[in-house]
Order: sequence, then structure tokens, then C-alpha cells
Amino acid sequence: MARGKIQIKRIENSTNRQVTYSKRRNGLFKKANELTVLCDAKVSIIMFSSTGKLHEFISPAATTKGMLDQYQRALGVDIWTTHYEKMQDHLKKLKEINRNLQKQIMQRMGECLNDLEFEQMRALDDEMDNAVRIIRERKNQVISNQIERHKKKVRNVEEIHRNLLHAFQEREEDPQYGLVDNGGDYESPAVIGFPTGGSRIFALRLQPNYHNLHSGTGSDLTTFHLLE
Amino acid sequence: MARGKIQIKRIENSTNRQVTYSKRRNGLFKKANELTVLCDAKVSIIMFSSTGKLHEFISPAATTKGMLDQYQRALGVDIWTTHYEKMQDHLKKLKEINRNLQKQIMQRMGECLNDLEFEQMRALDDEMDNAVRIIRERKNQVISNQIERHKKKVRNVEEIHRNLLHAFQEREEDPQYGLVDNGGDYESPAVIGFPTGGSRIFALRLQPNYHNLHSGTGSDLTTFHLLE
DNA sequence: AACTATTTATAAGA
DNA sequence: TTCTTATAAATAGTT
Repeated sequence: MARGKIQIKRIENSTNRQVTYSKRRNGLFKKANELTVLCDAKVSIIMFSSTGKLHEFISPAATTKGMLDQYQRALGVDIWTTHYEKMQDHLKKLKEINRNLQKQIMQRMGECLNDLEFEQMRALDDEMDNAVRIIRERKNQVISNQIERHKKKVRNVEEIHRNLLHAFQEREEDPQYGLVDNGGDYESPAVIGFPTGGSRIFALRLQPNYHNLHSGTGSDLTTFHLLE
Repeated sequence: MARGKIQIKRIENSTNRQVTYSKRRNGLFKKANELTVLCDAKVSIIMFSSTGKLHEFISPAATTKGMLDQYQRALGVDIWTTHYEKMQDHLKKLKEINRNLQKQIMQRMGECLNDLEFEQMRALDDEMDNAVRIIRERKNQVISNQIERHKKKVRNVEEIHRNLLHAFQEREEDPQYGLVDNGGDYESPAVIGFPTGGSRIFALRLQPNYHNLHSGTGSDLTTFHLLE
């Protein structure tokens, strides 16, 4: 186009090719910009040189992403856009649902009651009553279970103690074990009672494995504490 | 660029603008194609006219999707994936929150109580108690308001009745109207009571301004009626 | 990067 | 739209 016409075919000289690429790229972008301004259009140009280098032009008022979204929408090819929009819809709906749930909870906590009609409020009151009843029942059941469990434990412990006491007394009475070995691993007997004042348990630790014993007392105390 | 230089600014004449758009678009695409061939480059042009119409150019050896993929790869910060992944994260979190809210509501309705620790259940019980109290208070307040409104209505009705009765009796006692014209618009005197059968109301007008009297008996009766 | 002869693009008109 | 054409703009080859 100047100083001689050229054939439109690949420029074999690498340097020339690159120079031409640079010049014509500028020309192209300039034209694109003029088009944008003159015709109120949006243009996106993405190009890669033979060496893989990226250059892009985008109309000032547009974004590349926006252009590509619009491009796909226009073509109907929904590689990405529809998926994206569906996600946005979904997100919006979830947020709405969240808001409603939060509000419902608020109302169930006695707040935000202004938005309720009288009938709704009456229904809520009934529902809450019912729920409170169920929850209380359940709580009490859990308490009962706990008590039952602990009772069993206590019975176990008592039984063990009875057995031990029995064994101990047998030994006391047996002259063979009379005064031979009372020291060593074994401490002298002591009384550990329950503050409830119910059945007292004599914790006579005559065996090294007293692990069974120690879970009982403390947790029972805690449980009764919880009860009140 | 011909027959006169032009300013690079929006062409106001719509027809001109469209013609120029068409011409220059062709020019741009031609240049893009030449660039592709001469420099062994890949070019993607996407453009939208001011009316939203799509036109695109893509180098013969390339595909638009391929270009866009390469574009994202080249930029590293691929707009879509990160955005997309963020949305997915957000979605996941919202769903999780939703699940929790739903569960909370369930629990406040007395369901799904298995997942609660004893302490949590106790707290829930307390909270529910409190909420029920608030809701009931509120409900009762609304009821009170309603009653108040009804009372006022009843008072109004009573007042109107009294006035009518008064006017009627005045006419009865006035000799001027005595036997002259008892037919026509006026019925014979009668006692107008309330259907509750409680205290009957005798509208004895002793003073012209009887407004002070009317708030007592009648409206109370009505109120009690509404209350039960 | 600058220059410039020449080609190419295109604005206005038909 | 397309064609025409005078003229502006782009640019190939050179420096």
C-alpha cells in the first residue's frame, strides 16, 4: 500500500513480519476506536502474534467480559452465560429464602411481631405452645434417661463394693491371710459417701483397677446439679 | 477520509451512522484478515452495533472459543473461572446457612431434637418459654386494641340511639306536636335495649348536653360481651 | 522511529 | 444497498 503493492500472503522475513504486525495492529486498533466513536458501537479485538503474544482492544465503554457474555447470549451458545445466570438466580433465591427463615426465627423468638396479622400471631402462639410442650417433654425424657443410667451405674458400683466388702471380710476372718501383707499397693480403707445422703458407698479400694469407680460419683453430682 | 475530512465523533444522523458502520466494519475485517495472513497471527473481533447487532471476525485458522481460552490462559487471571468459583463457594455457604436455619426452626417446632446436647436443650426450653411469653403478651395486646376499637364503635352506636330516643321523646312531650301529627314519619315510643338483656338503658335526657353521661353502662356491657 | 511514495479506505454523492 | 470518485489515511519500503 505504499512504495509498491504487496501480495497478501505470509511475510517470510521474520523481522519484516513483526514490524508489519506492529504497524498494522496499531492501524487496526485505531480503526476500531474510530468505529467505536463514530458509530456508537462496541468492539472487542483479541489477537495473538505468531509468537503467541497477546494484544487486545476494547471499546472504552465496554469490558471484555461483558462483550463475551453478550456475544454468547447473542449466539445462544450457552457455554457459560446461561449457567452463570442460573447461578445468579439461584443465589438470589437462596438469599430470599434465608431472609425469610431468619425472620421466622426472629418471630419464634418473639421479635419482628409487627409484621404478623392477628390470625398468624394466634397460630404462632399455638404452635409455640405445642413446641414448648414437646421440647419440655423431650428434655424431661433426657433427664429421666440420664437418671436411669446413673442409677444403674450406682447399682453397679454398689454391687462391686458389696462383693469387695464381702471378699474383704472373708479374708479378715480367714486366719491364713491374717496379718501377712497389708501394706504395699493398698491404702487403708476410707469412706466416700454421697452428699445426697442416700445409700452410702464404701469405697474400699482393694484392687489396683479402681477405674470403674471414679466415673460414678462425680458425674452423678453434676447431673443432679443440672437437674436443678 | 475522502471527499472531506471528518471529525472522529459520534455521527448524529442515524442513517449515516449505520452506513459508516457497515463500511468501516468491512474495512476493519479486511484489515484483520490481511494481518492474519501477512503476519501469521490470529485475530478475533467481536462487535456490536449501537442497535445491539452482533458481527464477528475470526481468523480462518482459529476458533472463537479457542481464542477465548487462549486469552484467559494468557491473562492468567481468568475472569470467568475465578468469578464462577467464587459464586459456587457463595452458593455452598448460603445452602449451609439455609440448612442450619431450617434445622433451628425445626428445633423450635419441637423436631430434630436428637441433635441437641442437654445443655442446648435446656437453653432452648428457656428461650422458648421467654418467646411464648412475649408472643402471648403481644397477642393479648392486639386483642386489647381490638376490644378498645369495638368499645368505641359501640359507644358511637349508643350515642346515636340516645339522640334518636331523645328527639322522639321531646316530640312526644311537646304539646305543640301532641295530637296534631302523630302519624307520618314517627313511630310510637318504645324501649330500645341491648340484646344482652343486662342493664337496660333508659335514655332520660335531663340536660341538653348529655355527652358526659354516655360512656358508662352500655359500653361496658358490650365490652364484656366481646371479651367472652 | 521517521519519512514518503503509493496504495487503500472511505465520505459524500448518485 | 451499491457504485463512484475525490480525497484522507494507511502503510511498505527506505533511511
